[in-house]
Amino acid sequence: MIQLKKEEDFSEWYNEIVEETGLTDKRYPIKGMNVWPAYGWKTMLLIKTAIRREFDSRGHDEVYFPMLIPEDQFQKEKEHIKGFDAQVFWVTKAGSNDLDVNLLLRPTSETAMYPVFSLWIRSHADLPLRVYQIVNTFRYETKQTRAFIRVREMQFIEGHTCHATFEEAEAQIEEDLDIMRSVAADLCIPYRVIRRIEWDKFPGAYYTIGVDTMLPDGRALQIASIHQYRTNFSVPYEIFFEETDGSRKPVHQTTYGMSERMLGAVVAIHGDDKGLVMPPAIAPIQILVVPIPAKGNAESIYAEARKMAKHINSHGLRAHADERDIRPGNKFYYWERKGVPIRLELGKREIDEGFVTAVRRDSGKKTRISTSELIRELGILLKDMASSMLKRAEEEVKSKEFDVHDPSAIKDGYNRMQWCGAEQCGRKIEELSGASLLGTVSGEKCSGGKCVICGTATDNVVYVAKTM
RNA sequence: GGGUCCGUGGGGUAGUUUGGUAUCCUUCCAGCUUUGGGAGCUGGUGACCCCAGUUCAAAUCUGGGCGGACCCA
Repeated sequence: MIQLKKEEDFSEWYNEIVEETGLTDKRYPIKGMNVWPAYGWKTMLLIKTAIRREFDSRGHDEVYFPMLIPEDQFQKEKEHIKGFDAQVFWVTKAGSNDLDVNLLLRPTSETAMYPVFSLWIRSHADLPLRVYQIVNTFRYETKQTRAFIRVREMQFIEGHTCHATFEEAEAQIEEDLDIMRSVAADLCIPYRVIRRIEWDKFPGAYYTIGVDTMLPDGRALQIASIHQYRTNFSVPYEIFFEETDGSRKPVHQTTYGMSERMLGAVVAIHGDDKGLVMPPAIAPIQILVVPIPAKGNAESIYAEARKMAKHINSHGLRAHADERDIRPGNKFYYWERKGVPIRLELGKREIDEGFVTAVRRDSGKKTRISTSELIRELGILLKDMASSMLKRAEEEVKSKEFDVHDPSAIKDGYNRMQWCGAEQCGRKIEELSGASLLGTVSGEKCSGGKCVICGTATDNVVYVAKTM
């Protein structure tokens, strides 16, 4: 039973709900490494499938690289090592013998892939190279861990590309943002594309774009990141190609990372006091059929429910008939907690009159659907539900956006303020606000403004928020 | 790096000050019974983080370890 209220204590509510609903099991005895029970894993797989579809349809190829990386290979790009050094898990022994070369568990896969890219890429004809992999990565988080949001073993989707020119790499980043639009639409979550400030970019990147979403407690959560590497990695890792004129040039690279944080965002943004609310696209069960037995004909009603679920499944929707021998009301609560988008109630009344009662998880609204129109109507309901989930979430974010002039008076949410761009002033903003500079949004300027710290005239607008 | 608090069935807890039969709720299993929003009854499974010490006796006291939460730098 879910005891806590989302609005009263978001943090505790989140912790309770992810375990109560079978998304995760945190009892595994290593901090930040949790078990994925079936319901959570199915949901994560559906998120991965949605992302895979976007990559595949745009001509990216799925690959798999090993989880262990040799120490010397890891150390070629200096900024990169510095950024990850404190978070690396090491493998230093095989049996009781020390290894000649220590191995590390990938915290991300640049340094696993790039030496191989240098073998794969010989000429301009090998470009662009566009691959991705869906793997687990390891980072030794020292702060408090939290299911899906800060973990030590992470479900990670990473796209890596190599191009002949900077412009082509830039075009790739535009395509990445396209992918983001589709994925976010499946998850029904609003997001902002924010260019990270210089000292917060990914270790080794030329620049970093963060994709942030806003959680109900007013903290920003990065759910994806896109990096322009330029030739920062290709030079040390010797990924060169031969141009048409015979010259040898380093490739331009980008990466695109997404993770299980997307599931965390879905839980946090859509969940309510009754439990999860699953976006239809990633709901392991989209439609639940509950038979309502009456005296004497329980068996036949169960059979009807089973038949109905099978019929829906045959049309490509994910349906399930709950035939457990418990009372219907108990089933209602059980599946509401798990966030199933649509519940169909099927009893004697429905069967006699040729309809089903449908109940939407997001609004609780009941409708009668004629059995002959079932598949078409379910499609419409799921679509409607997805769009109203996104709309509600967007409105909530809108109520958490503020233009702020005094860094010491920030609010929970996105705080936009004017900033001259100097690191010194940026650090001061963070110090006074106790929040982080997320970065700048393309096209958002404020003419005639002054830096909130030094007063220098600037049209630059920076986003400031507390982060998870 | 410094400090505070906490480890009791699957989950949540009482008991610890003052050593002596481990409490209640929930979950789970079986049977009966019931089924249009968490039914009821009966029965059952299941726990004191680990090691050492003190003691006739340790969940309780002492020491060490492991694990977790939080605060400060």
